[in-house]
Amino acid sequence: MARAGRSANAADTSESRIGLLCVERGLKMTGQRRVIARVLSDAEDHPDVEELYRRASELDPRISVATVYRTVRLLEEKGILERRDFGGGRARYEASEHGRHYHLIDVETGKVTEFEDDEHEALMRRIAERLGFELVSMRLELFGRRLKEPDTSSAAKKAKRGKGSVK
Amino acid sequence: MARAGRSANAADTSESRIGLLCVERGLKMTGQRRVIARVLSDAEDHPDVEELYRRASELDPRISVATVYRTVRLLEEKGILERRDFGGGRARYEASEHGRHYHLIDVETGKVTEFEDDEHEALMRRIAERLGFELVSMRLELFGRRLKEPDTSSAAKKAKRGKGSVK
DNA sequence: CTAGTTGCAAAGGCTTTGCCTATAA
DNA sequence: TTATAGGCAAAGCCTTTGCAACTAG
Repeated sequence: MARAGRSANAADTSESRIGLLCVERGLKMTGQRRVIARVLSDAEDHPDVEELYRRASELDPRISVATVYRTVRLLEEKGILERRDFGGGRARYEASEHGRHYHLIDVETGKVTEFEDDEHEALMRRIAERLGFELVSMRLELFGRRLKEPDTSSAAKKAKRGKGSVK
Repeated sequence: MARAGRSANAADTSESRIGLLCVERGLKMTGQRRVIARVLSDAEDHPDVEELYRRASELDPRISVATVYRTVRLLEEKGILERRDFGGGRARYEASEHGRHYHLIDVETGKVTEFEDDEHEALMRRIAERLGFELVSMRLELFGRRLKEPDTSSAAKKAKRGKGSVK
C-alpha cells in the first residue's frame, strides 16, 4: 500500500519515471501502459501481477489482468523491470533502476528485506570464470527467521549496511 | 540418461541408498516408492518430475505421475530430497546427501555445473544476522555463458575447485 | 486388519494466447 | 491510416487432489 509519488490521478497524463523509460525505448504509450508504469514507479515493494492489477485498477478500472501480464513481460524484455521469485509460485517485480541488491525473505511473514554486498557479485564472477563461464546473471535469496534480540553488540562491519527496508 | 548403479531390475527388492533413508524414517515401502527411490539414488543430474516419471516407468510401468509428485513432495518434507528451480517453470530434484554445493546453469544449453564455496554460506549467515535474522536457508544460482578459451593461465585458487561435473 | 498409498481423472493456480475491437502515432 | 495494444475468455502448464481400490506392516 505504501505508494509515494504525487497525483495518483487517472487523468494525469504526465509520465512517471518508468513511463519515461518506455518512451525512450519507443513503446507506444497507451492509457493502460501509462497507469501500469506509474504503479510500478511508485511501488516501493515487490508486487506480484495480482497486486499490480489491483493497484492499477484503482487508478483506472479499464485494465485487464492480461494487459498487466503482457506489460510486465514486455518491460522485463526491455530491461526496465526485473522478475523475482521469492517462492510461493508467483512472479514478483521491481524496477531495474532500483539497482543491485539482494533479498532476505522472512520465512514467517514473507516480508522482504533488501541488502547490498558489493563484493558478492565480483566473487561470483570469479567463480564462474574459473569454471569457464562468463557470468550473465545470478540469483541469490536468503530465507531467515527474525531474531528476538536485535544484535545490540556488534555494529555493521563488512558488507555495506543494507537499506534495511522491509517491503 | 547417465545412470550408474547395479541391476536396474524392477524385481530387485533390495533397497537403494534413498530407499534405506525412507526405511529409516519409517516410510511404508511400496513397490512404486522403491522404484522411485532407486531412480533418485542413481540419478547423477537434477531431473524434473517428468524425467523421474520416465525413468521410473522404464523400471516399472505401473507408476503414475501423481505418485511421482506425491513421492518427491514427501521426500522433500522428510529432508531426503531437495527441490531446485533452475528456471523453466518446473521443479528439479536432487538427493540431499549430495551435500552442500551450488549450481551454475549454462544459459545456452541449460546444462548444470556444480561448484562448492565453503565460505559463502558463512558469509550469508553473517549478513542475515546483521539484519536481525537467523539464516534458515538460501538460494544461489549463477547463469553463465561458456567462454571460448578455457582459461589455461591461472589454476584454481580460492573457492574449492568445483566438481566441474556437468549434469 | 487398517492406516497409509496409488491410479485416474478432474480441478487448481498462475500465465499465455486467439480473436476481434480500439487506439496511438 | 495502420501497425500495435487491449479485453475477454479459452487454453496451457505444472502440480495437487478427491475418491475408490489396494497393500505394507
